[in-house]
Amino acid sequence: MPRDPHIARTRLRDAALQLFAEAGFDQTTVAQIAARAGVTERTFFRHFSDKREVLFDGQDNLGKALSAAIAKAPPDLPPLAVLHRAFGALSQTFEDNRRYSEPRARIIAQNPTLQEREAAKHAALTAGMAEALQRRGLDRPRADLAAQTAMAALAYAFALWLDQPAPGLGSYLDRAFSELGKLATAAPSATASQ
Amino acid sequence: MPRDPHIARTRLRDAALQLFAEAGFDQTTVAQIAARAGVTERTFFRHFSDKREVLFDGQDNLGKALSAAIAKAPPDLPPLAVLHRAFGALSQTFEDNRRYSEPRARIIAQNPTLQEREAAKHAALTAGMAEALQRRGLDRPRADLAAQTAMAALAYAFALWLDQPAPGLGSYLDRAFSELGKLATAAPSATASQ
DNA sequence: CCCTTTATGTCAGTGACTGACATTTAAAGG
DNA sequence: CCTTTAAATGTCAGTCACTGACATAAAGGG
Repeated sequence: MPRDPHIARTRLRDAALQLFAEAGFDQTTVAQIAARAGVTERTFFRHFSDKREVLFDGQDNLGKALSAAIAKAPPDLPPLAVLHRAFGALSQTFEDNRRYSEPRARIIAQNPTLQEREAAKHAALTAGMAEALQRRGLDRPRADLAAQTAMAALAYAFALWLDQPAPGLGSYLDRAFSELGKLATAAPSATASQ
Repeated sequence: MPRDPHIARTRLRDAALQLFAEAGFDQTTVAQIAARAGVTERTFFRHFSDKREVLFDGQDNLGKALSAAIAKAPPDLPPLAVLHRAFGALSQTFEDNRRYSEPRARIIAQNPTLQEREAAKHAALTAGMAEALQRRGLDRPRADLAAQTAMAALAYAFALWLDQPAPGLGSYLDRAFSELGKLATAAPSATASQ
């Protein structure tokens, strides 16, 4: 058997984070990342499909965990409540990874193409959640709407938590979903057209 | 004064759409687009910041129109109703551009990097809407939530309308916002955490 | 010790994108 | 009608992300 790929992958991730933080994303070249990690440029692209992807490693696992949590929820729970609980179940994981989330967020905030990738990741996560909801029997349009709405609440809570970790991500989630309910019930019957 | 830049820009847009439809996005080179448009590769990049951007020309105008429509809405209207009306006000513009929206959607659906760009554009549009809502006096978190929720409804309506134009985009919008209200009111008080 | 599997190295090549500088267009001023 | 001028385009060299093909090296099993 060959050497452990996990080693190179981790070294590449760390090297990239360092260099991005030091010099910025655009000013850092893949060759530099590979050099600091002690591997070749080609190896970088074997582990990450492109230069940006190194900042989003592990997002797939998150999606799978969310789908699992959604599947495990009580069958009669309404969609938004299901997603609220699924997020809550993963909040500890988020708390544990805060050390990486913070510098990562700073780097992403400074580069449009990275924000683009993040938007895409969010969309993929949302699609996965919608699928999981459909497996519970919800029809597709409602599943999509619920997933996107819940994702908005998560992003809201996450931003507040990044800025101020004090009450914990769970509390912020509770608050976000509560706001959501108020917003929607305050909206009048939709009859405006034009 | 120099020659009209609008000519080259339009020719580039058309050439790109044709080539993308014929051979696919990845298989089409910027040099080919420029050649068919009768200009140089360099000129392409003077009009569009990158290869993908040529498919999203005019999105800025859309954002500005939305912001204007939001500003003009009655002051006491609840946030989601404001956005619903703003979408309705632009539905005719969407109807007029259906000829381009359809092939464009087919091309985007076949390429992940284009879907990424579209997700980013949606995010930018959403941010603009949130800003416009804040100018009406709404606080930022609520504005963000409302904008993202409304955007979900728009995407939902737009997809249905692309698939089947019959009742008109306005009708689909009414339906989407109506579904939204049901979803949220069906969600129980948010007390689940873990 | 050989053999197999898999990760990595090497290398050549394509194509997106940029900066610097030259050239052209079309309108305005004399 | 000619000159001037600003904006648009052309030319060219160069960097860098990313890929395919093939060679090499590191375990681990027999």
